[in-house]
Amino acid sequence: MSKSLLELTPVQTVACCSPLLRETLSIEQAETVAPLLKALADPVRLRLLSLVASHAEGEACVCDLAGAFDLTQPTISHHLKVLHEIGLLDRSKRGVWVYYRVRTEALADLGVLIGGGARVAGAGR
Amino acid sequence: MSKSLLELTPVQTVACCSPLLRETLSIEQAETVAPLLKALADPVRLRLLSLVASHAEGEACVCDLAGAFDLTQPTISHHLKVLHEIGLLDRSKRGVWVYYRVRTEALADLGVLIGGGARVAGAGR
DNA sequence: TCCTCGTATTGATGAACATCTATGTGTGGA
DNA sequence: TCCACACATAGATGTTCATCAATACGAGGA
Repeated sequence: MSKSLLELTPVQTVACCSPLLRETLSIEQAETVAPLLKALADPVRLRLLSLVASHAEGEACVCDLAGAFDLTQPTISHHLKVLHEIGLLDRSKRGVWVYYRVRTEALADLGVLIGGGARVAGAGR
Repeated sequence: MSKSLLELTPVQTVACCSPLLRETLSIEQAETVAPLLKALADPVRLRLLSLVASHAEGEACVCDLAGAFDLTQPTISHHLKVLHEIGLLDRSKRGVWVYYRVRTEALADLGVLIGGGARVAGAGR
């Protein structure tokens, strides 16, 4: 899903440099990518992603997250919904709790699309 | 410059995986990065960046760009201003024309911050 | 100097959005 | 069966934003 999301295969993305800069983006491509970036373009949501990712087991429930913000629970819930609906967070309910998990591949695809593999050659991890 | 822009050195960014996911983003970091992403999170601006980058000599004047959109010249000018003020486009005036050029490093830094080198290690899950 | 052309600025307008309060929904325990 | 808890949804509100028409600015040519 994440590959078809951006219509890019790993091979293509790493082939040269940033797809964004390599060739002119079509209107459709631009309108596919923009909402993803828009979902990311919020300080609260950036930190939510970051918090979820760095939490134990790579997942966190709303109760783990809400405390880190000076915002109400519905607001946090709203931001999580935005991230989930765009495909950046996975959701799973267990008992009374709802756990979120970062969809790393989706984020990686986005990063490659924007910044390309510029730094990638030699990176390793 | 681009490094101070995100407060990350290349070494740090490549060290592991996406900085966004590697450790919890501070509030300040999140509020630094979010406006950059917000500037990118628009179909018109994404295509503008792409068009500028793929233009001859890597630069283009407003007159080269406006034709590609069904928008008025002031609107294009506005979007270019947004991209320039956030540090994603360079501006240089020559005679009557104003030329824009993509600040590739800034974009690369952003890409690394978001997607990191994750995909590089072997992809997928 | 005056005119034309390329680009930027201003001010207005409607849409999108972040946030809140209030309330709904579903689950587990007593 | 009922209550408490975790989370989601609904509706309202103030703000931000994309866009346009009108206008200003500034450089080169006649």
